[in-house]
Amino acid sequence: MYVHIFVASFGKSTPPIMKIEDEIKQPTFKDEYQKAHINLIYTTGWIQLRQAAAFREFDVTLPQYNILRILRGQHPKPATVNLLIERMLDKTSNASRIVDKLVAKNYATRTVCPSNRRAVDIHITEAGLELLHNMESVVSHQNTGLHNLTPEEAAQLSDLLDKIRD
Amino acid sequence: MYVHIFVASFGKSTPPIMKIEDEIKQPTFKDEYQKAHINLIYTTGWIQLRQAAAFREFDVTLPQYNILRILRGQHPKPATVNLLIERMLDKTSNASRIVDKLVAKNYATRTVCPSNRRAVDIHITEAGLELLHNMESVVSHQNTGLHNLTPEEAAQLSDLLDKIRD
DNA sequence: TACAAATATATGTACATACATTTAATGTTG
DNA sequence: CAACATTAAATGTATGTACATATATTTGTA
Repeated sequence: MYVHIFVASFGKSTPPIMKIEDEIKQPTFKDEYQKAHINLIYTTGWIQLRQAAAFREFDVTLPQYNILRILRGQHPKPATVNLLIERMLDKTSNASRIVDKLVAKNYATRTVCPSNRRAVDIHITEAGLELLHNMESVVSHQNTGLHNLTPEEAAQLSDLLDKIRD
Repeated sequence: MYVHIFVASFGKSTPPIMKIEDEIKQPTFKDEYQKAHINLIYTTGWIQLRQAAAFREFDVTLPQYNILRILRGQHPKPATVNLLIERMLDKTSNASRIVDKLVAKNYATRTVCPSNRRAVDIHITEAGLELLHNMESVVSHQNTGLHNLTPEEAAQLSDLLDKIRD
């Protein structure tokens, strides 16, 4: 339900490809750089809104989900806040407070690390593992639009993005 | 100063291109789709942090700057909140409260629209115009990484992104 | 004209981002 | 070993996002 509202607000897809200049009402751009820049930000927002909508029925946000996946990757070993930050896409976000939310929902536990009492050991719980399992089918079938590309095009996209950060 | 900390946290660029699998410590991906997906989110975050850092010295955030530019585009005609939402990249964000901040900083004024008292007329102030003018050189010289691409590659990137949203 | 629907904006809430600062524990070194 | 630096995490603050809901005004219509 939310999904449809959102997608509509981003401009509904119609048979011919919706170019960025049609999506936002800006007919021209200074150059291809400005156009690609705006398109990047717009398209990434578009993808993230769809993802967040898919997660809403599970009452988990995208950052919470991402941290749960890292915790599962470590399981049964513990993670620390530092390890989470290292592995997170957005390294400036606040892992500590996202873990708070997961602990409150009983998807993770937090205990003082015995060998280094400054650090905390964070474990995913059975409930957390079960949640990820239940989300699996929804998440894998969620169409983030990437599959509109061929594998070759996806690889090309990655190469272009790597160049940007060079 | 902030810039350097940030850029370093995202992985400092070194002569050979830093691929996404090196940036976040994940050696392999399920497929090219997952890789491109993560790369998109990571790279867009990378770009936006650089932009935000460049704006910080002017004490304006990215959304505030974007709205100021729309206001200048309308000047001397007024904008309404609705018009701002239409033109904004992130259409679900809260234009009303961003305008609050601009009014508080004296970069914009807000008056009840005489012909439709539900709406508000929002104008950029002289101080707002001057701010944009002062930011111009910094913003245009800020390297968002897009210029690491050729114009052809930038156009190719836009095409791939358009396909994703199709 | 009264009353419902639509419109334009504002406000409330939970969550997250982007920092700076604080607290506690551990390492280092003179 | 005491003093200082470093490290790990938590907390504080301002901002913004993503909604749901509220308020005021205008429009449409029975």
